[in-house]
Amino acid sequence: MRNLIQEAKQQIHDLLTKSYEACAEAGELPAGALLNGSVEIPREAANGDFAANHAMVGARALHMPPKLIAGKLASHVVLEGSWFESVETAGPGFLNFRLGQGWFSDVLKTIAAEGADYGRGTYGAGKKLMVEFVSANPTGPMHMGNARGGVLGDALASVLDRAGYAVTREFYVNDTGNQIDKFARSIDARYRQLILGEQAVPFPEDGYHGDDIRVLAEEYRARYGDEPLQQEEALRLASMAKFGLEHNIPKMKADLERYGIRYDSWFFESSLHESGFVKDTMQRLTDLGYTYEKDGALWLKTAEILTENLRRAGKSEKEIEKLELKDDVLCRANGFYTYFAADIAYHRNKFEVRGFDKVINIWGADHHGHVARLKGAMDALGLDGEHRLDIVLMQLVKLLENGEEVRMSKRTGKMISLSNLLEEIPVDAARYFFNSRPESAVEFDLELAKRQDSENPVYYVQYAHARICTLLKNLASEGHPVPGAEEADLSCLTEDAEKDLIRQLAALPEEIHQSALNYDPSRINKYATELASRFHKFYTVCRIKGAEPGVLEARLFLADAVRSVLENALSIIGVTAPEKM
RNA sequence: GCGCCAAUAGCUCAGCAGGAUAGAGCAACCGCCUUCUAAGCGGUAGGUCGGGGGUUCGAAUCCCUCUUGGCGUGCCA
Repeated sequence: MRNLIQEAKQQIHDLLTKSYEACAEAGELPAGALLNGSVEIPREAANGDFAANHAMVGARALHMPPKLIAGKLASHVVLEGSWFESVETAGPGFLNFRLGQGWFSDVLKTIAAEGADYGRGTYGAGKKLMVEFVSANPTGPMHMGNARGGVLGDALASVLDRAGYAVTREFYVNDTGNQIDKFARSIDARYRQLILGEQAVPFPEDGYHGDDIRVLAEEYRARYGDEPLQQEEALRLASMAKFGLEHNIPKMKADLERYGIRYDSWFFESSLHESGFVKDTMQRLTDLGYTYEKDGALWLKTAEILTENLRRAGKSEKEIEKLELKDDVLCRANGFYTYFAADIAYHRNKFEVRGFDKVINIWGADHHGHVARLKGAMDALGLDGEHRLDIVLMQLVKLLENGEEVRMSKRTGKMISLSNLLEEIPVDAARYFFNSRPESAVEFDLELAKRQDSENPVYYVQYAHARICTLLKNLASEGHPVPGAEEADLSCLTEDAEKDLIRQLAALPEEIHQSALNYDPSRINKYATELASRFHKFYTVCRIKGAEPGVLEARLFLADAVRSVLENALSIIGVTAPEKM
């Protein structure tokens, strides 16, 4: 799909290269030097549509002042046959290009022709890519961090999909291990309390205190009665874990779907243990010489692996020393594998068994200590974790209540869950709000969010879409349907408000590309807001109804393009595009 | 101690693979609906881009250093 901004920039490069050759031929500039530089969109409209800094960059190599070079380049540029109508030198040596009307028409025609595919790119080259996100413990309700991770992961997956990757969304279910044991013991304690009385049964010190555990205990009792009390504890705990997971996992799926998030796959940690893949992976590491036994446990030589990587990256021995790298336990003295061991097997599975070229995980910032060693373990397995595994760390959500921070904890049960959140505020508002730069922490004030109804910027964007839909509908009913690309004379769109709007329409492919490149889908929020803003300005300044026929048709065509692109951008971030508000 | 992330308007944040005079929303003030949705538009006011060095034609952006805050540094996950 076309990217008219990139194409225009490329055209400038080509024009300047040709101009330089002409200058050299005329003896005005030294021949043979390579002309480098970048083309940017200036902040100030007065500086043209594009600014090239080739003259400044080339000043040193050519041993001439930038302004002089710029002047010579400008005088030899041949604009005929290009999109540009003028070029001039400015400031310290910029070459400012101004677009002719043809480019603006081409943008609109491209959007009309490509429809929902507008903005798609080939950057990902069809490579298989997985985004794993949320992967919340199935031991209780999802919290605000999961709410943010869900939005970022889903939006990132969409962006990467449009950037040309073959994307899979995955939820990793930690359905085994310590916290599941704790989960079962918590349900069990509540269950026995129901039968024997609160006082008779102590609640585990590190158990889950949330009310959801009490509810599970009640439901368990309703299903199985008091019989299980007589069973062997291990048997009862296993049955409770199973019961709890069978309730919680579908609940998580339902909550996420309500949130507009649908996964391609739900991968169970237990399957890795059951198939022997964890054991096999540990054996592989051992065969490769990366493990050793100490104090009855199996250890990974993390320090050695990472030291090797750091040396290759050019770090000094002193710097490496300071990091105090430590080894990690893979299999405990009691015979159980650690979470880390399972995680290594899990990621090996992603690459080796399922053949993903690239894997991206969205993790809370509190897991960042885990990043280097998991990548290192992949390196040890020969899977190139350094380049194929990327971890996006998102800073945590700080929950505010009346301006005061509320500490959330699953252990004490004090938290606001994703389902609570969605009861309080609309999905669109939540999705828009949480789609912010992953590396900055967000403050979430529930009281404020509830009040946000008409203040939230998401409505500003949606309103623009609704406005257009109503407009198009009304005009169609008055005998002015949106014209076809060939019928409309798009050269009528010469107002500043119209051109600014078209420039923003042209930017979507580049925004998608940048979002994918930086793993930052929040750019799409800003893009959509800016597009809405430029539309609202256009709407205020340029009337459609009652305009002279040619202008009316062209503006209808423009409005329809904005509608299409707004819908497109909103769909990336999982926000609906209402036809009326 | 060491490591990762952050610090920009009164508040929430954009801008960060260096570019020309640092932007938006909220809050404040002043305007704009007899014609397409005022959930909108225009304007006024608001800044030592945390401090200090450096790199160069040019730094909020890159490097170093200091300060402050968050997170991490488990045979937890």
